[in-house]
Amino acid sequence: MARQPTGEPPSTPRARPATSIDVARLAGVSRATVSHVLNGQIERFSEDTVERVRGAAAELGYVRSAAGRALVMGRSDFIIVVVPYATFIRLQDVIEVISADIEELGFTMVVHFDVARGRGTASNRLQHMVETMRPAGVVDLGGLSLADREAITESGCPVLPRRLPSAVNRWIGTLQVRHLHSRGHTEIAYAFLADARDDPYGRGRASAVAAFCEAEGLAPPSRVHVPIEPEGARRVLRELVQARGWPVGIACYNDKVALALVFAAKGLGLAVPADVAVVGVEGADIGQVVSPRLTTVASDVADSVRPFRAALASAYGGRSAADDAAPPLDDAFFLLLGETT
Amino acid sequence: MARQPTGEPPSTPRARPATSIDVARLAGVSRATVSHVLNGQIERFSEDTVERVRGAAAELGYVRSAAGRALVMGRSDFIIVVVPYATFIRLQDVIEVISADIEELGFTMVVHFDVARGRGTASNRLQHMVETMRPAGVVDLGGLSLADREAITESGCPVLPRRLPSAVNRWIGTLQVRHLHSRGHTEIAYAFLADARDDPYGRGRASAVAAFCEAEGLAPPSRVHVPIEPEGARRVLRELVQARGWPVGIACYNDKVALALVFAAKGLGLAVPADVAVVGVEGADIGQVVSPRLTTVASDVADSVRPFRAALASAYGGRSAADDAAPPLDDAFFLLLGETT
DNA sequence: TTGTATGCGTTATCAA
DNA sequence: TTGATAACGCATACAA
Repeated sequence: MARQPTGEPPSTPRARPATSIDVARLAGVSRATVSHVLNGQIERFSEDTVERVRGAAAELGYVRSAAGRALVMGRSDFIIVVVPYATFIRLQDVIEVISADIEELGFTMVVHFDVARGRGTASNRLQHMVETMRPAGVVDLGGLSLADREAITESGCPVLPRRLPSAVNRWIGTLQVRHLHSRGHTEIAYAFLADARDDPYGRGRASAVAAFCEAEGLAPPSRVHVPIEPEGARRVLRELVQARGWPVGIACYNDKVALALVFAAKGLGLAVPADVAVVGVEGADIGQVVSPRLTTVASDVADSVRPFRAALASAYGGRSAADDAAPPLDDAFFLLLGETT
Repeated sequence: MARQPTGEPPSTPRARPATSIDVARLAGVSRATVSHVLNGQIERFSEDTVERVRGAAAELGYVRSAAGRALVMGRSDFIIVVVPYATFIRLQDVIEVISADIEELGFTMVVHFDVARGRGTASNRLQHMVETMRPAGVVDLGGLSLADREAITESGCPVLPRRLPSAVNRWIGTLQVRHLHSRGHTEIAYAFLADARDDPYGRGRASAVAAFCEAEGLAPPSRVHVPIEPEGARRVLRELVQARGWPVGIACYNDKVALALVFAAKGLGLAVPADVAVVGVEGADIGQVVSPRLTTVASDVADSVRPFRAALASAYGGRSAADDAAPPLDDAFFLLLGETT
């Protein structure tokens, strides 16, 4: 359990940061005036007053305290972005874009990693965070369960986007299996990453693959868990081929899994793509630089982030909610043809 | 510039979260007693009182408001972990470990991505965050410049670890070039990732490589920037070989760069490792699953995180500062022998 | 052992 | 157009 913060923090040189009362004194006005001016309600004040206040604030390096502000507002200006416990190669790009939007709206982005730490509910850490810091919102990158989302909403904090983002993963899985099917494959498998303990993305994609198979009258896809090391990957592939024969088409959780299987196939003397066809996800540059070049579901970062941007804008920026309703999944993710199917 | 938060947030169902005064009322004590008990100063209260207070708090689902607390304490219970603008494959693992430590100490971890957004100082976003949320500390994963650190410290927030973590990158670069040299290479190059705009890690490693070359009387290393796509990588390698002849030994920023060069060499008809030897960094599983297996500087996450854990413990947990003083770099990073040198 | 009073920095309401 | 003043929720020195 969390203890109270204890021990002495390292020495803290500077004395006391400037407060609004300091600014008020220097500008020769009241604290209320300072607050008003700095919050942009300048129409009601004389040109001169506004200038003096701004000058004083700048001179003192005054910054509004998040604490004081949050206390009186009932909620803070933070927006928590929740990163799921899943492999997330383009994370830094995605964060960069969302961060820019959040700051554009005047909020401060804070990132929370939803590490599934073994036992217990995955995200009571997040729940606690929401309750203590009372953020203006939570942005769900896709790892939150319905229960998680409800708990957070229940404690008075909106979760964005409104819809469960799991549709994205269903779409990705569908793209993969549809492509394999179009290449004539009838024996289908889904390959999870072995070490991911409770991967929310993988589950969604695998079930989409299963749904497609059922709809097309194919046998249910095998589910295998691929470790990213040579022998392990070979073992998994060998077992799969024994069970399903070949050719077999494998939709992989990501490009890493796909590459592991490609090289495992070589090790087993199986031909790619003739005997074993694999399709990854990510369009990671790494998959395109090796040979054979990987067939994969690629995504445009800007496009795939659009639903989040739209949700933010419609929730806080006053834009219409229409953007949120119809995110163009088809543009965001597309099949990148390589040499492994 | 950042605007004021504006627009209506989505509906917020629940009314008002419980405050300490609610708890006090339910327990039949004063607010002060609640505060004392919940802060662990229970020695001075009767068994019965403590029980009642805790029971009431639990019943109401009371959580101390970060805002109120921060306001009166002068600083919040947040600790900001700063992720540098650099490729960071094991990020999620590293975060997980540090997060556990931070929470163990009773603080709340918040992650900040130091995106170098083009123009201007890289991290005035961070500076602003420090000033508004007044965190208990900032954990620097290695991307902060001396000036950044000073600015933060100046505004009253300790930065950990105390020492610049750049020693880690120097050590990594040294491991790489020392290995190449031990293989007989005298023509050395350092390969940056092309797209990284201002990579703090890469700079440190490259300068370590240069220093080694100078110390050993070798020609200064060439510096090349490798894009992760086939033609680009081939072009860079071709130019390098024209300039330095072969065999040439290349210390790469990471495994991705190394792989790009390995396959580029194949495309140019150069032999690996005879003509072109590459050594990566990360020990990324992906490098070990392809063929040829990559030679690389691998790291043990637990070991490489140790300096940060120690710094946290010594700053806030009261443990001795000795741990911080001598982080065992030699254990944390080691050369993983593959087939590319 | 417990309660009272005060202040932290900000915003909002209302009076001037 | 501007300025008092009252919350907001919490922690703590001090009084009881």
